Amino acid sequence: MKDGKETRCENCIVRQFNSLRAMSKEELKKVSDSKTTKIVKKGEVIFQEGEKLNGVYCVRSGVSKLSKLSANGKDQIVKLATKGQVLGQRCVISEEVSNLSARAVDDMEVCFIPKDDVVHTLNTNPNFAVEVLRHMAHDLKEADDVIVNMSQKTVKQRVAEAFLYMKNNFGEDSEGYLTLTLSREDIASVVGTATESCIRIISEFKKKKYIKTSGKQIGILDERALEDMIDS
Amino acid sequence: MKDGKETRCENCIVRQFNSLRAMSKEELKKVSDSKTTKIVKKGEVIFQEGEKLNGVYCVRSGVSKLSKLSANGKDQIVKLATKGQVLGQRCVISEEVSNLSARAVDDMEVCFIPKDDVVHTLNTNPNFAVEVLRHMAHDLKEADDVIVNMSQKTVKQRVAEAFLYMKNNFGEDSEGYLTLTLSREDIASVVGTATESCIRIISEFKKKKYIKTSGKQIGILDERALEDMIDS
DNA sequence: CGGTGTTTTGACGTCGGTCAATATGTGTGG
DNA sequence: CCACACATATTGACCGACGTCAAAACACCG
Repeated sequence: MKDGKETRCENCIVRQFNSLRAMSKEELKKVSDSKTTKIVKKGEVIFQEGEKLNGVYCVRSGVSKLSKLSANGKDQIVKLATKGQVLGQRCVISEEVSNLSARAVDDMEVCFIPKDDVVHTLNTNPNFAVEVLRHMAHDLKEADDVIVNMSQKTVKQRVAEAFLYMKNNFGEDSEGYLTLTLSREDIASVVGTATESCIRIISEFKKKKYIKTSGKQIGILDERALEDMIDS
Repeated sequence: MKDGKETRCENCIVRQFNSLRAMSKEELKKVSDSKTTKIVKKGEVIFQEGEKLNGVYCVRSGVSKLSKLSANGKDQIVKLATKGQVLGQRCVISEEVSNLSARAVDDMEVCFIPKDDVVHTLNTNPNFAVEVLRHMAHDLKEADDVIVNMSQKTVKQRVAEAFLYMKNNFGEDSEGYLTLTLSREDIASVVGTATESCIRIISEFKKKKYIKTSGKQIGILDERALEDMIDS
């Protein structure tokens, strides 16, 4: 499993998207030697809230939902991670247990990189540390935006936003349906609302021809209308 | 302004609380020489959303609210920063404009540290970079919690949480009133609700003897009742 | 085919936002 | 120290958004 061109981090395209690109050739080699590649099937758990992580997970393909269980028993999806994203960095850096669960939405391929490699590189290669810092600063900014959206926007606006987000970050197929297919429950969980409320809004959008549906699939018809709706 | 024991970073107690403690003696000296101390009066702005920052602000005393304007024109307070916290790190790291505004809730004393010093140290001292990273990881975790709270908890629960947060992070005076005094509008803005809704809940808590009030001042009487309320 | 899980729709009640009126401060200058 | 203007706090009334419960329509599978 450790040979073959495409399983070497040095040659992995995915690396271009994340902080690993700031690693030196030597560091990458070391990581590549100690990493393991894992297939995660749709619905399977990568790690759980409260778990201690011994490394980070670099997503090569597929999509993962990062969620947190709230006191009332509902899952809140905090982030969707895709190709190139690194999961579990926070826990490794702050040496705490994970505050989120990661679960596969699609079939996924992820690389597990042991903690020690990451920590060692952080401590010796400032470029890498700064690169990680930059990514985390970005995440934090996004989190602030989410906080404001959650507290100030209506469910309808948030659903509209979620659809646009899905289109912009995951694209659509040749027939105009979103590439990323989430269950209604998952959509509700991203938006932070009850599944039924979410479904009702979807029907409304459909009736108004803002979107089309086909089974679970959702396609955006009138992007403009959704955008207009978002800014109150 | 650059002399006197207490204005040298090397001797500043506040430093113990933040990432500056990972700086070397030499780095600190340099920072101390180029920093400027500023008095910010209650209500004044430290920096605005959309502004480009040429450095970071280290809080020596007083409290600042970090807020973001939402599309519907309301301010959402994302974080309250106090002694030892460093403001504006994100912008400096990611070289973007600020996504938040910082305004003084109290009279404040802050030190402005030019960007170059911070960036240079980040690039050369891995200890410092990792320390900053650790702080940011912590902030991100807190942000996740806030997201879940905002989407899953009722306004009443969030108000209760806000009071406990204020007690735990800012303390109370000899008469049992919270040290940090926020206007009802600010409290509403932390909680993410309308001022009137917030006030109504405060009256309810008062009637039930969970809290007492005296002008703007709020004192917690039955901490337990508030805690119980929070977990649904 | 029945069984199980997801999507959809209906009905209903409550939470919370908005508008408006009143009270209570709080500061200003006379 | 008072009078006035202006900000903040409080309360009431109203209504729409959203969560909840329940049932029906559909799907997917063995």
